[in-house]
Amino acid sequence: MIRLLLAEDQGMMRGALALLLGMEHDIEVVAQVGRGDEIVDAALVARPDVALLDIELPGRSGLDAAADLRDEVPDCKVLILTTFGRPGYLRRAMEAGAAGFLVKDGPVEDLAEAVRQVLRGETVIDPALAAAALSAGPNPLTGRERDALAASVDGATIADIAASLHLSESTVRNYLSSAIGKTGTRNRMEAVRAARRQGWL
Amino acid sequence: MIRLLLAEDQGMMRGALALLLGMEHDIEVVAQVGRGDEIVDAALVARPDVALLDIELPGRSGLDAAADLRDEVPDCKVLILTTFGRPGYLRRAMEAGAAGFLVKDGPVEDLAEAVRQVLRGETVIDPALAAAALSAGPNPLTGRERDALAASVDGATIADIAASLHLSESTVRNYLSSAIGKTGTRNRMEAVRAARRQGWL
DNA sequence: CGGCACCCGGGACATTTGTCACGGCCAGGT
DNA sequence: ACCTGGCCGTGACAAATGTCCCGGGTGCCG
Repeated sequence: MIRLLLAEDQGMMRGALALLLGMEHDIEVVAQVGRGDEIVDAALVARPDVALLDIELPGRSGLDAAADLRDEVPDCKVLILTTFGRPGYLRRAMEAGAAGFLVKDGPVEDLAEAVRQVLRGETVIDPALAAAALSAGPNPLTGRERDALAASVDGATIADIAASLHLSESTVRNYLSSAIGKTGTRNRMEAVRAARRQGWL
Repeated sequence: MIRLLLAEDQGMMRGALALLLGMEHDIEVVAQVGRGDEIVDAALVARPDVALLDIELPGRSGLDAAADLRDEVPDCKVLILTTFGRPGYLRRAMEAGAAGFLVKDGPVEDLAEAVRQVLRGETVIDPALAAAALSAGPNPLTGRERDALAASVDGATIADIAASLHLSESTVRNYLSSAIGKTGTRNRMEAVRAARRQGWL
């Protein structure tokens, strides 16, 4: 019996997946969580063989949680399941020690099979996505550029960002300008979108 | 036997829902589509009793499709299923003649029951959401304000928006300024976010 | 040690954005 | 006939944003 942990914030999706996977004769869903910061605790209790993690979760990113699991529950294989096949996500997932990366398009039938594959030690990745991730290259943004960009997603002004990062306004402007240049865009909003699309957030 | 049409763009979600609903003894999924502009055609062929529609679909919004169905397949009840419980969405769904409005949080078990309820002629709406929709009041934005705001979502400049709407730059500025005022925000980006959160897009 | 990249900041400048006051046009309702 | 509200535009102005150039500090690597 494969013991499975399921982390997904959308209640209906989580319930549906749990039911479907539970119907497989060799899979047992031993834990379900709706928040990223509950993953490690649940895994320590339930001792799953495989963790199926969404990326965009409240509390803690599924990618961060994957890294945590590698350290604290190393026997547990991690399978990332996400809406967006962003190259940067795939890259980060691999760096966090994930054994597989699936997007929520594509048929449900693949899911159970993917679980079995990672448990056999295989790595499962959509080939087209892998190619995109390689051709895209690594994240060119420095840490602070990323911070500044991330702090500006919800329409914050330079002053807001400077305050939240404890920086001077001049510094923030420089970081943003640099990020805009590196993304090849014309303003903050475009830069944010471009960075998000690449999974650089 | 309840004949059901399912419109949902995320392949995995669509497949999971189809399987789950198909397992109900009194429900039969007679059509599945992944695009909004395929809904009416599919309904004309499959003649479903209930259409379960996501809102954010490629091609055509599920809300628009709901209005189309009311005209072209009036016997078909419409049940909206969406990720975001925005007040404006609920309002528009009701105006489009929807018989129910569900959010993708909350348990899967409710789903089949909601289908049966709308078929009995009942209206199913989350009570908390209904309250929010009423307290929020109607959309205060005029048509052109909405257009200008919608055209600025992906970081377009004033010049871009003016070109895409065939307007003068001054006019666009005035609309945006007005929209910013009505949303009580400080700039375009915040206004877009606020309008989206309300379902005013 | 000398580069190099990242971090942090200042100053000056052009451009963009947001605001305000003001026109005119047209449709609707009183 | 008048008023109201949406639509479209202009001009002027202050504020925010983006760019460029400059400085200094740190730590890492060859």
